[in-house]
Amino acid sequence: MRYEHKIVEPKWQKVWEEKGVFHAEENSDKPKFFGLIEFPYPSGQGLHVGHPRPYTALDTVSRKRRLQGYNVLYPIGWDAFGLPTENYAIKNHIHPEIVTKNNIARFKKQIQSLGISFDWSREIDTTDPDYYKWTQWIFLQLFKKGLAYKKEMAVNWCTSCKCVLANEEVVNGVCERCSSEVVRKVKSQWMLKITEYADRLIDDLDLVDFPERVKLQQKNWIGRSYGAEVKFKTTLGDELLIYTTRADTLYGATYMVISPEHPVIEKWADKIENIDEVRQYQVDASKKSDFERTELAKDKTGVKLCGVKAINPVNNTEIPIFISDYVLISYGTGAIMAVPAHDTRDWEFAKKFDLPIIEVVKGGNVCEEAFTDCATGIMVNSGMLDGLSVDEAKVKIIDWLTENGVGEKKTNYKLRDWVFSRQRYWGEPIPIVKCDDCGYVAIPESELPLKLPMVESYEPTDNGESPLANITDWVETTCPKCGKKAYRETDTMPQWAGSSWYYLRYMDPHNNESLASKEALDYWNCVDWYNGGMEHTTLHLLYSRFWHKFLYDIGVVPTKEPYSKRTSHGMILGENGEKMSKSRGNVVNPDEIVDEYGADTLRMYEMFIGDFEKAAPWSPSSIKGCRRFIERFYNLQTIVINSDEIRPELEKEFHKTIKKVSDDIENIKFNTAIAALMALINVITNVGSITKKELAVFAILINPFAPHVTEEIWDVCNLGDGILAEAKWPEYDESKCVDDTVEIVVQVNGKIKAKLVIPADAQQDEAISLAKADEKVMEAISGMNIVKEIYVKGKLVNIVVKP
RNA sequence: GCCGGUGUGGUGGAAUAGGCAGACACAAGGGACUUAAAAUCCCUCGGUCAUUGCGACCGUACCGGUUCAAGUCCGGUCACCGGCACCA
Repeated sequence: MRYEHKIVEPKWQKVWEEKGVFHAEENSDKPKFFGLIEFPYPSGQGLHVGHPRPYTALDTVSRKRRLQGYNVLYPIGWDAFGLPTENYAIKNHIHPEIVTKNNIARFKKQIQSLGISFDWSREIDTTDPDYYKWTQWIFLQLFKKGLAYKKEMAVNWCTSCKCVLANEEVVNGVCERCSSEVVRKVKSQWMLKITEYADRLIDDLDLVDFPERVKLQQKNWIGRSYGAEVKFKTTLGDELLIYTTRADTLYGATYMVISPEHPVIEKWADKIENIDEVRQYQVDASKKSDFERTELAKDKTGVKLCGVKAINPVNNTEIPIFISDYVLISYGTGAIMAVPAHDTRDWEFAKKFDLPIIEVVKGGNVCEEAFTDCATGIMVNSGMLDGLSVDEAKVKIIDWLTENGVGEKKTNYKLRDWVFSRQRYWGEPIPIVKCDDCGYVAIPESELPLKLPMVESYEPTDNGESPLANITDWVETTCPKCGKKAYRETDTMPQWAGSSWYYLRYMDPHNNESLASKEALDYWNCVDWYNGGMEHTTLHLLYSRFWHKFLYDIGVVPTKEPYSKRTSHGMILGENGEKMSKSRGNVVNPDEIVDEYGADTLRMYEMFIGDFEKAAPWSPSSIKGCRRFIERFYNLQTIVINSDEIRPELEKEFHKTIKKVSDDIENIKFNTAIAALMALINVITNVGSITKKELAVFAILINPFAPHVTEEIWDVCNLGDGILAEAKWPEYDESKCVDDTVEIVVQVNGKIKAKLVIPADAQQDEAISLAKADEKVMEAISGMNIVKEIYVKGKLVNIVVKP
């Protein structure tokens, strides 16, 4: 009997939709579960088979939760602002709004064919003014609290397109589209002070259940380090402030390096003897990204500033000053003291420029390489620090620096403030007005949403302003404060803005008074389980934690953290093991799979394909195994016997499977959960029959993975009114999951000699004497001295012997 | 370069907290059924050697270590993947 997926699946999808069975309840006394997947960017390419992996995974969890009696919120929406849509619009002269609408319609149809239990009544779209009204509102709150500010920042500037490029659009220093030279150009940008939250973003990781690798990556990204700022006088009078985590090595500083962008260079311009050479170096450095500058670290470059020296405060030694691009203006003070004996990059630079290397921590061979081990070294050649350990020296030197007013303790972060401006059209307008008298002024909240105006062309302007800059009657306005003529901000927000708070909107998506009602925020509290890609760990995940903490501080949300649990899925790769992409021609469209095998097979295969957390290549033949399983399950209806009990001979098998599937779903081990279900069907097939009760339990276990076929069999076998309406996730009895006897392995000196079936609760003496009674074992130990006997309950006996 | 991760049969993968490596599938080969094919069912399936049968040795990227016992822990090497702040 064939499972006619093309008839059965749409039938049940229609039933679910008509009954609204997946709508989260408003006023429920059930426990709540809020499951979240990263909402998709509706690209022009449509869905590929990678998309359904996380959707199906949390659908499985959500469906299981419903069967366990939870009020489940499992929503979806569209993260629809963004560069590709805008570029497509420019190229094809179609308004991005229309492109977005079409893409969303296509995505929605595709996702709906998979039978994911999303609550479509709560669908959101970041480009909808009723949504971005609240994105703008949050920005205004940040602005009012002083967390949004303007700063001069370098951007990528294509000299030919005359527009700002995303880093991704810059390939090997040239524009991806026109291959012209890309330079760094300074622009005034809106910034958000995420650094103000750096400590809390690290410390509050203790409150959440995230994978350790995610926590580590976020901590390293924030990069908190404890060190000191030290003032160096110079021979030109001005002081230079450096940051170091190794103040203990101050006596080993033999030169100083400042970033090519350091402002002191301009100040000294007429006193630097080789200023032309310095200027040329600055120009060269401006063409490189931070990434390139640190990547090319192997071959150090730099220029010595002739005519000025720095004075080391601990011993008044004069040391040369260099500019070099391995020092970044964005980290610390943009200036470092170089201690070649104890820092790898400084060591390489010193070798290249033939600078002295003074050992101040004993323990390595500084002629050969930098000695960077802090744990074992003892201070030498360091005056007052001699004989101390590195840790002792750090404390003592910072005390000394503080007492003498030449330095102080300082905590630093690698994390930089968030560049929030984009010179683009397809984003949320920044709701700020610039007035000559009042400066930057927030527009009144009553005027939100500040809608994106219609424009003729979405191309950025010649001078790098956003396309909005050309709409004079939109730009020119009046100052909300003084009423005089003022100008609107024409930059828009980055795509991260809308995705930084979207999970809150799902709680109350149609609210016009606030981003969500207090009741909804209190009831849904925070996301219980958020699944997303590892690639979002340091940007989206961190940005949204930042916004949530801010909203907590101003009393909008009741929790410190937005997501209590986070998991990550691996990518689905193309058949050739490479990332799926249009250009590689290895994209698999789920529509074709649904058409040929059905949604249940696709879902089952997505979950069976491998370890959920790891990447896995798509295999067009492996999917057949999942179709066969569905088919075999469907055909159980031909061997049903009318009984409402689980037969004793199958009881243990059922309890074990219930336990395995229940645990594995919670532990994101979907592949082994399905393997257990396949093993159970093999047992049932061998038995040759299945009772109604057994079939019902089996169907409920499979339902979260394959909801259509299980509904169908529930219906055709008259198991009840419907799985969703009445079924409950089955309980298991721990005592029925363990066997009375176990097979153990008997080793002699670690080599397997025999396998024995013994009582599961056998004690050591009993197990060992049973083992020794085995013929092979006897042979192996005869004439030998027994050195040790090991018994691991339920696993093995190992007898260690010597001649 | 820096940060995080991964590496197991022909393939995807499994192996709870150091205890039988290869569960569950896919592919392949053989057989049954069939006029035939598809579908379905049964058998074999890490390598080498050996064999009528019993078996023996090797094997989890590579090199080394800890341990009665290592895919799992430790040190080092190599390869690949993700991120590096304006792709999302």
